[in-house]
Amino acid sequence: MFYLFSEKVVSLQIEKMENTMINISLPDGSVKQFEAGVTPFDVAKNISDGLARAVVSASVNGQTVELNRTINEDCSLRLFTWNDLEGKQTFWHSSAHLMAAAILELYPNAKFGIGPAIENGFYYDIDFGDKVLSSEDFPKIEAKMQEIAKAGVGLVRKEVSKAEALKFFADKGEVYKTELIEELEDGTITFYESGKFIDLCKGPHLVDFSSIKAIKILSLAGAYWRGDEKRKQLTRLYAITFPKKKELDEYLALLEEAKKRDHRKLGKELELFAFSQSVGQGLPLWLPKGTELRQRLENFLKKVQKDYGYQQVMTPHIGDVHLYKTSGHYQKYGQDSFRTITTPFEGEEYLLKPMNCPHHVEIYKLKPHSYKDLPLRLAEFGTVYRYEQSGELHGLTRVRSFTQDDAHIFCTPEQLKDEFCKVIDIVLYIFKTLKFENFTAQISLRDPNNTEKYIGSDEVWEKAERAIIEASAERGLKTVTEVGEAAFYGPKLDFMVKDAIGRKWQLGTIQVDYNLPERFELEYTGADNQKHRPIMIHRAPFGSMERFVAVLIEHTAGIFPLWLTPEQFIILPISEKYEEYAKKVLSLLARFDLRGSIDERNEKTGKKIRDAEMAKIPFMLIVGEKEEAEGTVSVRRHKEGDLGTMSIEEFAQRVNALVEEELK
RNA sequence: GCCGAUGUAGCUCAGCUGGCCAGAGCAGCUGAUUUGUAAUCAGCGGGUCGGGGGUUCGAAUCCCUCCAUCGGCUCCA
Repeated sequence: MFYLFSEKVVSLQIEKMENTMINISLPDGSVKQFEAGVTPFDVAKNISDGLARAVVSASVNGQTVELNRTINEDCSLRLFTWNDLEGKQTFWHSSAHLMAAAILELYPNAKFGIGPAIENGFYYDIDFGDKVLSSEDFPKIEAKMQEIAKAGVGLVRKEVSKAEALKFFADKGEVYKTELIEELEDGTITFYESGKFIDLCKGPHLVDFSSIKAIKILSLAGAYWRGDEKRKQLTRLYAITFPKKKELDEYLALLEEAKKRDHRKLGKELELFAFSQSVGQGLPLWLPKGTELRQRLENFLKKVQKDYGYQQVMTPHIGDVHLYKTSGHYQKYGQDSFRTITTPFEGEEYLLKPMNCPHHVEIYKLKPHSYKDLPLRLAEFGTVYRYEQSGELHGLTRVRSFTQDDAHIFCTPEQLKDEFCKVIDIVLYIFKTLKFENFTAQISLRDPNNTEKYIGSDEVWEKAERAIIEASAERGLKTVTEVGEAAFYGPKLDFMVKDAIGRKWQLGTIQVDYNLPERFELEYTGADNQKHRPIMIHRAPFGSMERFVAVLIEHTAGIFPLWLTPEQFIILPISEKYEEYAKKVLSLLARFDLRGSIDERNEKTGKKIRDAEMAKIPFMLIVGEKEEAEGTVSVRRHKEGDLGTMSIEEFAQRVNALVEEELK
C-alpha cells in the first residue's frame, strides 16, 4: 500500500492505549468490555463468526463508521449487515467507488462528480469529456469492476487538510471534486483510497471490495452537475450490486415484473387509455373500458363523500384570467403554463383552469356564511390543465390534462382537526378497499427558522400543524415528518403507498390553505357576531384519476377487483348453435347487475379461453349443449381454471357475494 | 426545457457496414370448419419505413432538422 501524503496526515490511527478497558453497549441492551483500540469487526467476531462474515458497517454513538475504525472510549455500538438499510447504503456507496475505479482505468480522462447510494443501488455522475458512453460499454465496465473486486482491493480512509485535498484534485484536473472541497471545512476532509482510485468521501465504506460479488450497470442518463439546470450535464451511470448473485437475479426478475405491470403497456393491451399525437402529447384519451373503470372509481368515491357530507359541484374548464390573478396562480405559473385564451373582444381573456380551487372559492362567496353553515364541503371531479415540460410527461402518471378528485372544505379553525380526521378516514377506506395495505403518510411542516416565506400568522400555523399531527396520531397513521416541506400557503399531509411489488407511489394529499381565503377575502360570521376568516382544506384522496388508475394498474398487474373491472365475465358459446342461449344468460346476469359480453367469434373454445385469459377477464362462462339443456353455465375463473357447472343464479350470487366482500 | 437512446403494417418485431418490386408472427377480411377449458385450416388485403430537407446513379439504411416515445435530470400550484 503506498501513501500519497506526508506521514502526519495519512493516518488517523490513534495509538492504542495500552490495557485500557472500555464498555461497549449493544442494541440488545447488553454491555461488553473490550480493550481500547478494538474495532467493530472485532466486536462482531466476538459475538459470532457468522456475524463477522455478514457485517458491513457499524455505528458508534450514532455515527456510521467502517469496520476497521478503532474504538477508544465507552460507546454504544450497532453492527449493520446487508439486511440493514445502513448496511446496504454502505455496500452500495462502496460499490460506487468500485465503479469509479473501474471507469478511471478504462477512461483515464473521466472527471468525477458525485456517487452516492440510492434506494436501489447507486450512481456516479461522471464527465467523460468528448466520449459518449452507451449501454454497449456496460459489460466492459462490469467486467473491470469484477476484476477489481476479486483482487480484494481495499478502501482506506485518510484524513487530509483542505489545502492538500485541493492540490491533489487540482493536479488531476478534477474540477468537480475541487468545487466540492472548496465548500468543506478544513479538518473534516477525508479521502478513500482504493488502488489507483482516490476519492473525496466522508464514508463510511466496506473495508475492501471483495464482498461485492454481483454487479449490474442498469442505465445511463444525463444529470445536471449539482442539479442545476444552468450547469454542465454529466453522464449518470446507475448500477446495483449484491453480495450474492442470487440476489441480483431476484432484483432483475423484479424489474422484469415491473415492466410487465407497466401501466402504459397494460393500458394499451387492456384498451383502457391511449394517446394520439394528433390530439397532443400528455393528453390522455380514455377508451370505453378505461372510462368504465374510472367512472366506477368516481362513483365509489362520490358515494363515500356523500356519506361524509360533501356536496358535488361542477364548474367550467376555463375561467376569467382575473380569477387566477386574484388567486396568484397567474403570476406564479402563467408564463410556464398554457397561455391565455382570447376572444373576439379586446381585453377579454380566459385561462384553462390549472386547478379547481378558485372556482369553488367563488361558490363559497356567493352568499354570506355563518359559522353554523360550516364546514362547507364542495367536491368536484374537476379536469385541470397544466403545461408540464415535455420531458416530464410519463404515461398517465404525469399528463397535461388530468382530473382531480378534488374537494375544498371551508371550516373554522376549531373544526380543522375534526375535518382532517374525516378526510383521513376517507383515504383509509379507499386504501383498504383497493388493498393498498402498505402505506405511510408524510407530514410537511414549515421551516420554523424561515417563517417569513409562509403566509398566515404563527398562531394559525401552529394550530394547523398541531391539528395535522394530532389527527394523524389519532388515526394511527405511520408518519414521517418533514420540516420545511410545507407549501407556502399551509402544511400538508401526503400519502405514499407501496404497491404489490414494493414500489412507492405518492397518492392522496390533504393540504391546509390560508392563502386563498386571504386573497379572496373569505369570511364567515362567528358566534361572536364578528367576521372571521375560514380555513380551506384541499384534498384529493386519489390524487388524480389518471395517476390513481396508473398506480392501480401497476399494483394489480391489470387484474382489477371484481367490483371495479370493466368486464366481469365473458360467455363463450361452444358453437354458434348456442348463441341464443348465451344471449339469454347475458340478459339474466344483467338483471343481477353483472356486466359482461359474449364471444361470438367463429373460433374454437380453446382459442376463446386463451384470449379471455389474456384479457384478464375474471370469469369465463362456457355454454354448450349440456348447459343449454340444464339451464346452467360452466364456470372458469381467470388464472385458476375450471370451477365446474352451476346454475346462472348461483353464479350471479357467488359473484355478487365476492363483490360485497370486496367493498365491505 | 436539458442529456442520451429509440421511431419499419393496428400490435410485437426482423431487415448487418446504402443496391432483387420492404419481410415475419399476431390482429383484420373472405371462405371452409360447428368446434368442450390457453392458439382449426386455407386464401386475401394492409406500410408516405415518424415528418421535412440533403448526400448519392441509388436511402428504411448516411447527414441535417423538426416531431413523438423511452431512460434520467430539472420541474410538479
